[in-house]
Amino acid sequence: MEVSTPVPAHGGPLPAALADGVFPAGCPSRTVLDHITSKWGVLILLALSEGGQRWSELRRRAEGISEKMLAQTLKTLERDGLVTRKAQPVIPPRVDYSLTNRGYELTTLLVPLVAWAFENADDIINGQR
Amino acid sequence: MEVSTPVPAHGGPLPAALADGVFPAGCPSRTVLDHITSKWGVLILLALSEGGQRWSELRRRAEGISEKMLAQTLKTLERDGLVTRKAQPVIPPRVDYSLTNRGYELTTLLVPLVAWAFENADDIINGQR
DNA sequence: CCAGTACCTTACTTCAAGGTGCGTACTCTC
DNA sequence: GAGAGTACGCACCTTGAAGTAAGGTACTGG
Repeated sequence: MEVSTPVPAHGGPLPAALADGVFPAGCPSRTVLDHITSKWGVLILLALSEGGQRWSELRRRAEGISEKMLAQTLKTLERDGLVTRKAQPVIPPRVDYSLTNRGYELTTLLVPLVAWAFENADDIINGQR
Repeated sequence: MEVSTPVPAHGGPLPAALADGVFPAGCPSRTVLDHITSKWGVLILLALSEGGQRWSELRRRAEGISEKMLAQTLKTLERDGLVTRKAQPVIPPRVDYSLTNRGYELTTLLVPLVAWAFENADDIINGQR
């Protein structure tokens, strides 16, 4: 059924450093990967991929997130240069979050992955084969 | 700089259920997403995207993983129908792991993401605008 | 006969991710 | 004048994911 040969399965665009095989333990890419594949990170990026939104809107989209986690996740993504925060000093506080160019680039790759997970989720969980 | 309008930023293939905005809290896709975006899950899938490999090989590629985590991760991915396990009853035990069709499909989407993370990692960590 | 390899399993422990709840400063509505 | 909405910050506490350590088997090589 499946190939068992150690031949690259596809002409994938693996960077050279990865094609070596090992994924270095202490390297920055591990950290970045942890940020963008974190439980809430994915959902926030996904939500923002549909356009800039404010705090309360994001809370609703990422169903189940706590205020603490929302704040923390947004801060991490902001530090990573993936989202922009725009606070207006108006009477009821209003803050808008949106993707940076880099963040947008990322969601281009992230969205198909989530879409795939969404479509295959039922089949996977109801464990057949 | 960035759009702040709530208009979909790209003609992305968001499934209808996601375009609604909210990502249901208890739905299976959350679970699947957690599996494939888990710390070690990504690395194992990535390693296997280059072809079937055995236990000890995987240990080396996913630098820093413990035997316990390797076993656990592989078991989860197997249950999810993403990897196949082939044990040969030979004298020194030999077990080969490879991707299923579904797993292969997934890595097609996963590899570009990891590659992106790898390329942008330095810029992101050295935090500039 | 002791060491080593390959592939795990189980038990104990740690640590950080995440949850809960409270406070704030102001305004708008009932 | 009581309550609710907005966008947080802070502190405590729980839980589960992951690390550590050890054991087990079925051999082979020195």
